Amino acid sequence: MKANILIVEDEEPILELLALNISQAGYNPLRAISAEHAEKLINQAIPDIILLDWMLPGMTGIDFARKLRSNALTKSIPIIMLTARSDELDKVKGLEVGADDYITKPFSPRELNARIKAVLRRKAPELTEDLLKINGLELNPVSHRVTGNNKLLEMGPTEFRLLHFFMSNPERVYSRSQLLDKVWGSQIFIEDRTVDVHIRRLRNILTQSQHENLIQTVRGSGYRLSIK
Amino acid sequence: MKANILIVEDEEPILELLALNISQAGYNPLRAISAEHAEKLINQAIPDIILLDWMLPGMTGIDFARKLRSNALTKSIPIIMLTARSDELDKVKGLEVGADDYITKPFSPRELNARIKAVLRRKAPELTEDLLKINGLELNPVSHRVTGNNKLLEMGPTEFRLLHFFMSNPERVYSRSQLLDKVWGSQIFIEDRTVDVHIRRLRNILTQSQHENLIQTVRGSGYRLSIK
DNA sequence: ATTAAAATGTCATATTAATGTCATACGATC
DNA sequence: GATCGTATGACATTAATATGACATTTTAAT
Repeated sequence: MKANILIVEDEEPILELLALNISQAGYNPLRAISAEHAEKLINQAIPDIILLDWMLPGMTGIDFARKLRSNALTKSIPIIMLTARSDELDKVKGLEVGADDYITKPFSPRELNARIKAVLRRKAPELTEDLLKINGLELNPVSHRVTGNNKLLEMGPTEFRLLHFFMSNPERVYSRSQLLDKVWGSQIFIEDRTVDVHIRRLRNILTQSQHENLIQTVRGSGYRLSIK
Repeated sequence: MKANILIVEDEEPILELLALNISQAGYNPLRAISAEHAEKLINQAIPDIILLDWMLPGMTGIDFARKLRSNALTKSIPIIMLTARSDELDKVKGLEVGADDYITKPFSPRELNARIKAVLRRKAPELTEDLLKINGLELNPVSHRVTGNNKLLEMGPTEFRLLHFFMSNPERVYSRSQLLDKVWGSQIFIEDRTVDVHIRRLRNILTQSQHENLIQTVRGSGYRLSIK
């Protein structure tokens, strides 16, 4: 189930270069040389991500992005904006079209890949089935298993999701509300303090493999997974 | 549970030849003489593999492959492309439609068979006829027999298919819906909870050879076959 | 066709695990 | 040492899974 990535770019060589990178990264590239062309493709099937050049003939990339954002069907497609030089970046950002990310030409395949992956993960956190490893702690989303220094660690569903989230976003502090949003879901009504309890449960389990210090308290802010 | 292989080929003699090979190899061939015809068949039931001639009247094979890939329902059906001459192969590959394999005419039945088997093994191991062994538990798809530590285990058809699927995909969690799709079939309407009952029946049978812990419950997610 | 046996899906109930909350203890910061 | 934020243990409640029974369907045998 490869992700479809629509590239909208009028300069053919760049278009092909992008397509090549994308297919090598394991995604499925769709090519469009204009906004009109892109619209046709979108009507056939909603892509998972749109890579959009901000300068396009006729309708500019900015306008096109706005148009996508105003349509209910397309408004939630993540957009990554391509800008020619880094000094354009601020300008484009200032226009507030609501792109999910920006990338400046020339870009490295690695960077492009990383950004696509990040956007996909943000959109659907469980879409990535990659094995997560940090400091001897391993979480396997496929088998739904966690091991610490090769010792099997058993935990409840909430602790699993919580750890999954932290391991996907290490070295970053999250407030209790953010964690509730990301791990429990945004429409749910639960006390902030409940997060503390699940953190403790998680830490208790991680104690079995001396990983309890991975989950750190940031007084006044929230929690963080960190190896430091 | 034979694999359904959809052949899309406008030249009737070749179509029949392919169908013959395929049914002799123990699969179930479905015939389509055009992309339109193929679509109808696909709408009735998702085939396990599509053998697709890259040159078709009207919509070409390439376009058809793209279309299949852009639709969520069909995007994960493995496609094996048929090309007339080997010099066309690179051309077709360059078009990046995401075929899973390629085969050039004329092809030997042996080669065709091997490629089908390889693709199946990758995408749907439970449709191959390989003998499966895990931890003293053996399932033989050919003789339709299961033994646990050399003791013959008798079970109903559903339990057999369920075990077959799990043994083909070990160390992987499947939700009840996924299991219904994979083991019962996707067009069937059955309660999720029914899966629980069959899991229990299977576990009961596996108790005879102390294999009942192979099938594990993953709370909130589903079930898993695992030796850990 | 008729009957018996086997298999299947569903439901009601039992069992078990997980969850959220609270009261209280603890610890840092000023 | 007062205050604020966090940690912890206990507990009631909720949710998920396991189980046994049963009606119905399918299959095989006669």
